[in-house]
Amino acid sequence: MRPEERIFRNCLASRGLRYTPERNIILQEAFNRHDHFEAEDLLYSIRKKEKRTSRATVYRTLELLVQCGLLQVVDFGGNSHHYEHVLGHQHHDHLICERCGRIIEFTHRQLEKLKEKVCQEMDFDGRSHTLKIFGICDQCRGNTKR
Amino acid sequence: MRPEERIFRNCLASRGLRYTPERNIILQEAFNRHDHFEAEDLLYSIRKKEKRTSRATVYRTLELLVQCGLLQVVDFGGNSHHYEHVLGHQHHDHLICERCGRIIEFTHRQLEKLKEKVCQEMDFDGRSHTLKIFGICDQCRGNTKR
DNA sequence: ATCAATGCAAAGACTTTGCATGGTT
DNA sequence: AACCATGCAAAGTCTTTGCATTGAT
Repeated sequence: MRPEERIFRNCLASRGLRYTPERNIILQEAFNRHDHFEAEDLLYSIRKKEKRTSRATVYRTLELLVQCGLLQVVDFGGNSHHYEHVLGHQHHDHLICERCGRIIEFTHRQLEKLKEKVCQEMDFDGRSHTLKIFGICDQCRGNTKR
Repeated sequence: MRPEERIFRNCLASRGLRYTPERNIILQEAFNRHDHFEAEDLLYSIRKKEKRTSRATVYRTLELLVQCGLLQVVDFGGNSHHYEHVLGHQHHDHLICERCGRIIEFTHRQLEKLKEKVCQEMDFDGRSHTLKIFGICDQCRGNTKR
């Protein structure tokens, strides 16, 4: 059993909720992709192969997956939520290419330290953070120059 | 004439657009507040006093104000856009209190340097960034302890 | 039996757009 | 005359919710 499945089962069980076939399909599909997907993307890819779910169940299950700590919401400025895996991924931040829309993940050790400092100076109990850098990615710059 | 008005007039004129009474009201109202407001907030406060505008015009004018570099959109995780002043404000980032929703602005000189470093390492042409730190603010911690 | 989950369609929140009207240049 | 701006209501997008049905314990 995949670790995300075990965690999801436990999390649901601990709250008296059930691990249904629909929830299984949504979980599998969410962990098969490795991009930053939207609810509608997921519904679409499920419908293409399994067709065993409804829009409402997708939204409801994504919410559960977030609550169980398996997914998290990331917003990139559009009008819809994007989701990404938490399980098996250390904290990271994002570069967002304004030309092609590509999203690149990165981590930087100094960022944690900087965050601590800011919080200390501002007397704020910081728990999580997101850093997004907008600009133009290497590929797009390459394409432009040619 | 307030600087934001001069800029807005110029920006509109340069594009063959007009500085109308509605646009004036929306500009004034947007620069009278100093919080992170939503389109609906602005419409509401205009309706309370002047009542000379429609929802569509507010949305359309906010878009123009962003294009003219007077406002910028900031998202804090809800489902609606928030706007903040650009003019007269240096770049800053945000602390967001998860308990009371308060938004606190801060700047930190090291952040720029860190951003440069990241971009260099990732071969990314970074143009702007946003750092958001979520947590609990001093006031809320104070309240809890008592 | 009881309680939870699903699917559907309706409702909701926020935003954009088509169009007729009215104002500028 | 040509063009822009407004207001309204309709339409659009993304998401949530009410409710009847179905399924698990």
